[in-house]
Amino acid sequence: MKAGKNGDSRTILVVDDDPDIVMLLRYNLEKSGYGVSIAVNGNEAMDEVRHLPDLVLLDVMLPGLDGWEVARRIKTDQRTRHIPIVFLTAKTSEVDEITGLGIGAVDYLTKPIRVKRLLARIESALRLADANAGVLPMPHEPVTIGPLTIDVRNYSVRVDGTEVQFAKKEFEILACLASRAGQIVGREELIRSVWRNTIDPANRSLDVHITKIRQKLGAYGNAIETLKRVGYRLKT
Amino acid sequence: MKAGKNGDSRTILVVDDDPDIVMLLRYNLEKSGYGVSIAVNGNEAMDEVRHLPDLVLLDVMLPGLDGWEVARRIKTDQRTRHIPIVFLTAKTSEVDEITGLGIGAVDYLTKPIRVKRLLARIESALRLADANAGVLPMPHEPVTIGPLTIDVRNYSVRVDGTEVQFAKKEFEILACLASRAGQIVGREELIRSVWRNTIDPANRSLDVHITKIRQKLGAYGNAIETLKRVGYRLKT
DNA sequence: GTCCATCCTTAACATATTCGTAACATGTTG
DNA sequence: CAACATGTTACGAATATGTTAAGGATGGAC
Repeated sequence: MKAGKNGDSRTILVVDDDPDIVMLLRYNLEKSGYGVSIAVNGNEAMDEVRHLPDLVLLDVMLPGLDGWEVARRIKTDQRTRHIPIVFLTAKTSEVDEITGLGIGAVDYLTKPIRVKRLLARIESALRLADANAGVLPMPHEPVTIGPLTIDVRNYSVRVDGTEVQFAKKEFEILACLASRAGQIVGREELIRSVWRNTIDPANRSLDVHITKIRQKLGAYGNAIETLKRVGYRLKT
Repeated sequence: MKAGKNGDSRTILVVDDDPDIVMLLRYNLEKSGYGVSIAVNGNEAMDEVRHLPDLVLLDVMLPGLDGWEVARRIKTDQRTRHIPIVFLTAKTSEVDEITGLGIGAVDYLTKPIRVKRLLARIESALRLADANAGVLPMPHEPVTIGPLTIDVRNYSVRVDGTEVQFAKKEFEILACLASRAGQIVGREELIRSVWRNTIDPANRSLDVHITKIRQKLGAYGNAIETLKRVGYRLKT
């Protein structure tokens, strides 16, 4: 059951078997600019999850697979484990301070649904997910730029199809440049991303690594442009 | 009151003041291969929790500290908050309170106890906790990678069709690598997955095991690549 | 219980690679 | 050209991993 509208907005998968709640959520989420897809039971949810929504809003009580099981499966699958899950639970008399519980990207909300609160939580969860993703520009898919293929998942670089060995730092620098291919990556920014603030920006180590990377790229070494006093750019 | 047996299986802390229920749970859990420790009231439970069980099965009605308070304390303590809690309750009226209590690591079951359901929930809760902790899932199905076949169900490894004996840790390491064949598995991640955070990341035991595994793989020992400062990768 | 085999960890040493620094070279900007 | 930023090369300390041996722990057999 699809209901996305999308442009480049975020898609939220709503999993609930109560039609009233589904309509309520859909209406409000779409009004807020999210794409929405719907599943009314656990199995449908698993189908929809394959389309990689940006977030899952998940009722605990479900016919068939229950919410726990759906969550478990999402978190166990390499391809979907990064997707933040916000649980919806039945009405409760008391919720204190379980906020410490939110392991990873999991949050929860209690019914009845307060729309404003819901939207705030969703936004917060998405931001957190973004921030986690930004720790290292980690496109889960391999990135191909001309003759270059960079796969963060296995730390591999291929030039014209042949794998070239990159040391860790070299690889991370190249991955940072690749994550913004065609754009300038500031020197400071690069250093911050790779060394995590543990090194002073005047350090020459970056230059040395850049040289090594260019060597390893062989004929394509000049794909990394220097912009003096600014940074580097990986040509597309 | 201790009742654990083998050192490697998961340990479950059972907290209930009814001897019949305790015996029933202990029998069935041990039969399923879990280690079991017992507490008959809230204070004993807090003592036992210090030994870091993998899961707590917690009756709501307890003499002394009640189940809510025990759960609250477990979830408030940095060292124990990751431990999943499964509540046992007789009254359905309490169910609402439980669901509001905390998500991610908490589940509940109503009495009378259905053993099969109980075991399923426990397994589900443990897996979810693992996923949240970043532990790699072991493949249920036999996995074949080139000349290698790895079957988790009977802990068997076959190389070119002939079975090779692997010790438990060796096997688990190989299985983790196989679960992400072709991809890099971070050293830390590997250690987390196999030792479940009971070992410090600087430990050299992993290296020793890797050597042994390579030996046992014979001609295919080099299928396990080392990426210095990153991790290992099983070539496909 | 004792004995024995196996598994796991630790220790110690060997080897390999990475990464940062220094030093000098080159190029660019004003 | 002066000042500065970056390119390049070489070297070595720090670090990571490979490898082997030894001892502790565990569990089974008797």
